[in-house]
Amino acid sequence: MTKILIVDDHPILRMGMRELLNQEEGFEVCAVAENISSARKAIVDHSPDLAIIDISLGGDNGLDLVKEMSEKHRGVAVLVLSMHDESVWAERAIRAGARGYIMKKEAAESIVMAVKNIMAGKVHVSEAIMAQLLDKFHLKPDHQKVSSEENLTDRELEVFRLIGAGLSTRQIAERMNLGVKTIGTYRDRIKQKLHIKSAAELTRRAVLWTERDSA
Amino acid sequence: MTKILIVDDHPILRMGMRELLNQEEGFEVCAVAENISSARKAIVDHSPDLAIIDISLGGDNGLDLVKEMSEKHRGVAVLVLSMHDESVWAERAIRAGARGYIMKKEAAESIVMAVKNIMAGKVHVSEAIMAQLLDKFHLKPDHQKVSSEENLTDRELEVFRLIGAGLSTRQIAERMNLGVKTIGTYRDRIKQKLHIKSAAELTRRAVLWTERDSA
DNA sequence: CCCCGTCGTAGGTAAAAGACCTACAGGTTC
DNA sequence: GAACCTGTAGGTCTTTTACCTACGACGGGG
Repeated sequence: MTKILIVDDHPILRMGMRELLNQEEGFEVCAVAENISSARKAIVDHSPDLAIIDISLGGDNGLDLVKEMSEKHRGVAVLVLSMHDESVWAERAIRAGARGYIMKKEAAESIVMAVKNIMAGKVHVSEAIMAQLLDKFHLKPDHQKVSSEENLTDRELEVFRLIGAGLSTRQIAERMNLGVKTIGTYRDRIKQKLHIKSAAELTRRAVLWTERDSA
Repeated sequence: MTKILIVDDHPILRMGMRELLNQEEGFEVCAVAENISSARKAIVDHSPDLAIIDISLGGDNGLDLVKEMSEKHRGVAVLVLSMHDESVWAERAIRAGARGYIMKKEAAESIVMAVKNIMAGKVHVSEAIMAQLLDKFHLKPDHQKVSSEENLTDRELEVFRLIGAGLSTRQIAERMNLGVKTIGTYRDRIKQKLHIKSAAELTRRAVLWTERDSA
């Protein structure tokens, strides 16, 4: 019997998860918590095998809980459940020690699947995120160049940052004393490296990155 | 027996709601839908007494559904369920014809309470929002003209959100079934209202806003 | 040394997008 | 009923993109 702890600040969602998992053969939701402190208590009281944690707990930061778990409670596997798009959070979750990441909007079966995978010792993340992670760790052969901000060249990074600050191509060109066309080239190269297809998304990524970087 | 339709794109949440409401005496969840079109179908097939609608359905815009309901299906009361903070959305929801607004993070009892209130003919919104609405009706101090996202119109806000999600003008037009030019107009108006001068900054503001709002 | 790859820089061209205006039908407001 | 506000869109003219090509400098590997 796999004992599961659910940590989420949305009552309805907790209910849905409990329902979903209890129906499943071999799973038992042994406790639910709506914040970090009651989660801590639940862990010592019930010693679950798996904790499903929402990383955007109102107030507290779920990532901290994830980190704490993988440091202090090695035996409890963590599956992160989030309403946010994986592109932004999944990697951070895994780095914090989670064994899986799923989005709340995924189908019920995917969630059950994720739990099963994790209990079977696997790491459960989407293909895309897995690729991203492997890239970062350079475990991936020379298949494709890494898709991360870190291997932009100096100039590219500088342009990327200015885009993130909300400057237009022209303003960047002025700021850097370069031709507008040159900035265009950098933008193209950045998009290639980060696998971005449109200007709108480029700006989005840049804004997100600068924010996160400075936060 | 009060027949209830649930419209939400999160499977787990649907499950939780169903569970919660079915347990309640006198309520019956007669159908669930995950998007606008299946919601439409469910309405004619089951003629529910109440529809609980998530206004941020991935893809479609829930507010449109709310409007449609209060125009075409007067008999179906609408309770809006949202994961976003009420300050921005509640007023719009009520204006669009909803009879109540609750946030997903509210306690199970509050939700049941909201449903009961609405079925008893009342309008269910928080004190704060009620006060806000009354203010708008009575005293209208027009020096409250802050440069804030809150006074964008429904459509403008929708475009703003999609910009924040990294979509291009063209993609937004497709998504909303409108001409590219129309989206252009909305962008212009948003920029005016928020005192933004360039496209780059518009995207930046939008990305930041969507991030903050969903956190 | 020579070759090759990466960087920084930029030009060309065609297709989008942006900036700024005008318009107009329906509501709502004074 | 005149004045607004909203949603929708068309017209121009200017910038930006998207996608390619180019080319000198520099750094290693053979």
